[in-house]
Amino acid sequence: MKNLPTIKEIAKQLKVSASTVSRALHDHPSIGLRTKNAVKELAKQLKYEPIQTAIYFKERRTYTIGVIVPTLSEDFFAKAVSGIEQIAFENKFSVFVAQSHDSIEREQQLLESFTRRRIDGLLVSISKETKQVSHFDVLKEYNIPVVFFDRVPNEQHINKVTCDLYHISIKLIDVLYKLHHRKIALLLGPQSITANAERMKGFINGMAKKRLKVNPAYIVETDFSKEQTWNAVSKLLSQKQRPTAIVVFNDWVVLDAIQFIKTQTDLQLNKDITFASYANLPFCKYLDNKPVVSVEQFPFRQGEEAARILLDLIFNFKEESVQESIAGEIVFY
Amino acid sequence: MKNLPTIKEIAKQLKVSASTVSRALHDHPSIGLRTKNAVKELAKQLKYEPIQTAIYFKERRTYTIGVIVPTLSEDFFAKAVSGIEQIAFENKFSVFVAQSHDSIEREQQLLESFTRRRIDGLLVSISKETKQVSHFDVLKEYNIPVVFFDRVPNEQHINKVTCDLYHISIKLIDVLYKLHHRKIALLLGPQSITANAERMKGFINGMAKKRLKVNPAYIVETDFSKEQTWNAVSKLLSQKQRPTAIVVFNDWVVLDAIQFIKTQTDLQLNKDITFASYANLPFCKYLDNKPVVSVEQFPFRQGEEAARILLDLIFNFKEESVQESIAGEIVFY
DNA sequence: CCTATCAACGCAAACGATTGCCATTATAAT
DNA sequence: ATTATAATGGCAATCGTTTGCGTTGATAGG
Repeated sequence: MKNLPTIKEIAKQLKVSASTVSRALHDHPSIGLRTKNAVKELAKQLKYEPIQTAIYFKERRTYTIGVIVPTLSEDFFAKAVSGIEQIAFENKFSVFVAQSHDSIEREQQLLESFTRRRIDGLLVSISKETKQVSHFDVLKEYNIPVVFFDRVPNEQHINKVTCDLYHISIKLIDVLYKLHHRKIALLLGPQSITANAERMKGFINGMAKKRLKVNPAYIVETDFSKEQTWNAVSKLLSQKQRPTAIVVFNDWVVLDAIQFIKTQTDLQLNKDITFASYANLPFCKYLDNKPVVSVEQFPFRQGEEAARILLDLIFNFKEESVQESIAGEIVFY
Repeated sequence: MKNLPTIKEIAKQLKVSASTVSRALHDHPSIGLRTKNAVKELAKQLKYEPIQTAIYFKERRTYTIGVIVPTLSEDFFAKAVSGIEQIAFENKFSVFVAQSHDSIEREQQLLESFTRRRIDGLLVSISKETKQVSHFDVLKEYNIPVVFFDRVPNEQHINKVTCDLYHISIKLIDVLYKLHHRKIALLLGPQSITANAERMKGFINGMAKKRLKVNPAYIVETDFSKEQTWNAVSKLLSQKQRPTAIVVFNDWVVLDAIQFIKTQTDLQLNKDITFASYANLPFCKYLDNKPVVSVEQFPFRQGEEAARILLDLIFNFKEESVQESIAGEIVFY
């Protein structure tokens, strides 16, 4: 097997020293033109590329960031990673991606792996299982900054980017109110998700602002399974005072909810019962009985923003934590 | 700023040599128990993690693979990367992801970046612009194996994993035939995509096997824009002999096609005109007027398989090229 | 008391690239 | 011819880790 292209290899073939080769490639003034050209030509011929890992020792930077998301199969996270990669690329950084699959154990293993690779910074959407974030402390020993996004832990002194679900939820109620809805119900996801509380707080406050009473029986939950969603919707519709609108955790849940209405009831969608939801998945506009409104959370933009903040932390080491939120947007279908 | 945890740091604090620390951490027999315990304890306390980049010099492996896809925003590629990451994780490899955004120039930049990082192997779905793959030759100089998947170049001596669209397309015609369709049209994507030809060959052969004539005017194209898709469908429907079924490039195109039928014509979906397509996107089952059948291409499985092949190439360097194809599957809605 | 044996650990080189400092030329000025 | 000076490029150290080999000190056998 032939020798790999290295500075030493070039040096050997040209019978000069490695330092000369290095300087020639960097256009250092103390290298003669003939030598410089010879080096550059051979470098091109051998397709020489400097090895980043050796450069790390000098610069103390790997120009690498890590990303941990629960899964890449979910459109939201894939788009967020897409935004992250875009910003990273523009800044000549490479991106390690990994999936926690909502397992805290795997999250820990990934943290160890990334630490060994001395990433310059980390972006995380935490797993459902993750209630506390002490396992992220390893990173502090290595001065590796972390920015949480979307699924963020409920702590104070951390960097995070989220969608401001609280205010947009209030606005969502406002929109439904203007569409003459008064009896509004809420279909939440599992309690462990922080964003759940945001939605609920916004819902309650939004209702209060319109002087609408919040019926506790109007707030139900699902673990995202079709069964629980169907149950939850069924429970809502069996109230004496049937709600006219239901705010649903996200578009996937709303799909099951709509299917329930269509197959299990005689209710007319968008007449007897109206859905609003979060996510704005790209196919929604193709649905026949779509939710009236949805909250766009801009995953791509969230990814971009989180990456920008991280790069800022990497280059200008600060102590204070950055907590930014992207404004959501109401989308009418 | 405090010192980073390194072997040297541990050695200094314990007043032993770096080699002793290294051996202690690796349970080398020639290290005394007291020393060993002291080292291990301090290592834990400092949260020491060996740095991969230094280990590279010894092992000549980065335990890293690179992935280049056109975009992560597309469900198919996101799922493929998900499968890749899964296999990589199981084998203690990390994954660099990057998007070419269908630009050959960016593809080249990414190749250079990955080469500098000395990835152990590369997985690629090439950009639409990529007609020839000579820019991948850099990798050969560094003995970095490449496996192409899904969007593969049209060459012989390369490793690739694709979905066998040829045979499944024949089967698709068979299915439509059994549903009593005789006048079947084909709506393709842009010619530059290799998978396009596969679909067409399968279509033509499938029709031949049923002794159906292939009307050249029945084969149209779109660049995936809504306008071109609408035009193409419109053109098909304006034939004297209107087709009763249209095989469409993928589910996204079919969405626009269906919308065209619903908004621009009086035709009854799945009665006057029936769609078949490729992809099996997860939301299709929620559509009211869905295509009857779709070809599932198993992106996750393709990613897994490509990653497995790549790891095999990394560990058992072979010269012959591996060309595998995953069987597609017809999904009835 | 001398030497063989062995446990326990240090030294130094290597991996690839960079860089301050020094050494060797060649050229020009005197 | 001699010296000054610029042009050119080599030496060695550094980064963190591993590993062959050598060294130290102690214990035991003779």
